[in-house]
Amino acid sequence: MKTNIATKIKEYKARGIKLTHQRLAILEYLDGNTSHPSAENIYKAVKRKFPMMSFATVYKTLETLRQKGDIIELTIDPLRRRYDPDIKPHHHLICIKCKKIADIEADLPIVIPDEAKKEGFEVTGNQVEFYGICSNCKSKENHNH
Amino acid sequence: MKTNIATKIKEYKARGIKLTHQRLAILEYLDGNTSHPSAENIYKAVKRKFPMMSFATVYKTLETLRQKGDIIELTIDPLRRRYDPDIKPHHHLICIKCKKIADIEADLPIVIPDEAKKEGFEVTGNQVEFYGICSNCKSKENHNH
DNA sequence: GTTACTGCAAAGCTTTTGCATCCCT
DNA sequence: AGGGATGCAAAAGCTTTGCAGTAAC
Repeated sequence: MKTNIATKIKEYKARGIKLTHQRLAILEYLDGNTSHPSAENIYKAVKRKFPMMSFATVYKTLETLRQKGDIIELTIDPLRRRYDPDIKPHHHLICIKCKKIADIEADLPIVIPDEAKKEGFEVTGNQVEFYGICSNCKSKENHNH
Repeated sequence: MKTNIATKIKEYKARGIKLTHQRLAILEYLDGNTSHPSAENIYKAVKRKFPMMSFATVYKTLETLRQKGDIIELTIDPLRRRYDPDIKPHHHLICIKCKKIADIEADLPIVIPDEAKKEGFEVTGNQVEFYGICSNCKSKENHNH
């Protein structure tokens, strides 16, 4: 869901964070984005609007946004880090064929296992990854048979 | 749980996989290992026994083992890949303070969300990450108050 | 005018690769 | 003996960092 960028700008100013064109372009690209982009995806997309944009700025901005709690870093891709502007706890469907990652917004009833309690581990959150085959890859499979 | 290395050797030979000293050392180190070691962890540990061991061999062996289905690659650490000889589906407790990762062997009752069915996504597996604070870090916290 | 951000290039890590040599089978 | 594995070093990705110049406030 897209949020109002103007609102975001006010919030940032109130927090003493400078809003440069580059940052606004990154914020705009990420706003409501459910594609779990990597730093490179973001860099390429934003460079179209701001050809002077550098990779370092992308990384530094992502780190700033992460520290502010505006985005989360996903560790679901073994090759690179991906970013998600959806900071609400949510789960993922990962296609083992095409590697596409989709969100699951549903609030799943996750049971905290006895092992955690036994070990004195205080669970504060959870994240489920569902592996499988997306409808797209499934129909491709059928074509080959 | 440790498996019989001798049995593994027979299996490997039967599959036409050469068993070098290096591979045996890696297999031995991984057998029953629940520390989710990175390639570097493995390299350092095995180098103690085989000082001639190279990093490339570690990576190549890990890739071979992964292809054979003897280990799984974990994507739960944003900084590096980690490996797990426990190929049974299982879940993880991740301490957000010390980053330690513990296994949960329990079979959790995971509900396949309606969103997956709606999208025609065929779920074949799942993996839950529980985030929180381990007992060790919790007691340290209390000391500081 | 300050302060913080940008862009560049260099460096730092992790992982992969090419190739000559070695050693399991 | 043959073929795959090893070790080295170089390269390839991804990410971070230092610093001078620049833009936001």
